[in-house]
Amino acid sequence: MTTADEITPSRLRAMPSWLISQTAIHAHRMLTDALATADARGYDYRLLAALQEFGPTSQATLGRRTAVDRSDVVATVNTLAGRGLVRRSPDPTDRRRNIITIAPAGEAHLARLDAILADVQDQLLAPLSPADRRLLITLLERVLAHHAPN
Amino acid sequence: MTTADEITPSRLRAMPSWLISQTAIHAHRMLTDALATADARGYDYRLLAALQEFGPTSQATLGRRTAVDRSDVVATVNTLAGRGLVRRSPDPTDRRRNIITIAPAGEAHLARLDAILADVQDQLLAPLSPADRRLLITLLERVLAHHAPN
DNA sequence: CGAATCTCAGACGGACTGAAATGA
DNA sequence: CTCATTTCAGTCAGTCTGAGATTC
Repeated sequence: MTTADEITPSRLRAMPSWLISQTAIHAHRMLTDALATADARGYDYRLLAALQEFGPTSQATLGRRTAVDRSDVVATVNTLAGRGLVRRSPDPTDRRRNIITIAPAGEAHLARLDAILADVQDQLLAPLSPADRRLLITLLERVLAHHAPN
Repeated sequence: MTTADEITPSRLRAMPSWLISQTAIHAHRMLTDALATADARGYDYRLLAALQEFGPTSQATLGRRTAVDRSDVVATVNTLAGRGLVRRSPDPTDRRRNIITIAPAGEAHLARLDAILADVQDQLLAPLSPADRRLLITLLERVLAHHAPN
């Protein structure tokens, strides 16, 4: 009250994991809100992007590529298929699998989401120059490569 | 299977919000696991750090400073007080408030958590040189300052 | 046989809201 | 009266585990 309540402890401020987590919270909020304006969720975008880039894929592979849990892939594909954005068909060569294919309406939807998300990235990195943005991306890629063998 | 399942779509790979979120997930896991070895949670550390840096504080202020929800502050202070790490006492000048004070045992606990978390930061940023670590921190601070008026 | 896939049901912690009680 | 604080109750979305049925 007399002193400012909102000062973050210096121990936290100085901690890289704190900075990363707080930034991720803001990014997630911006991304979720922006996607909501197009009736989409984060999972929708991830699955559609993977399907367009790699072509028809089984649900299990889809989940591995996008870091979406197998249960959530099921639920997301259900809603996407219900809206005509993807098709689900049995794999003739392996009857355990469903092959998911992106539909034309899904590609159009994905294009709209791409534009929305490009905007979010721009807002998120607004205070950084183009060179600093590249720098941040490179540093994060190096950290991530060390922890996630991709 | 013939092709690698774990390739992340390039659209995601190139997205700063994706890099930040994935890095935050790894950091959160490392931090949670490391704190668990000392019977602690993330909230415990945040509250103890704020109490030691700023001295005795009301619960509401504590929550504002550490970005912990008021409800979660109540629950966390309950467990910390139960373990003798903090004391809860009424504020004589404002009887709505509880003043939370860190106890000697709490300071000792905090010191142990500090060592654990320093280790986590080091593992997290392992692939970066000291100069690159400073760079990453500065860039994140600038992004964060723009979105969180602190 | 062991291993992978799809699916459902539910657990689980984190973030949050509403409302009541108290008192400035 | 309005506002802040503490507390409890409960919601809510996101993440993940277990188990079962099926197929390789």
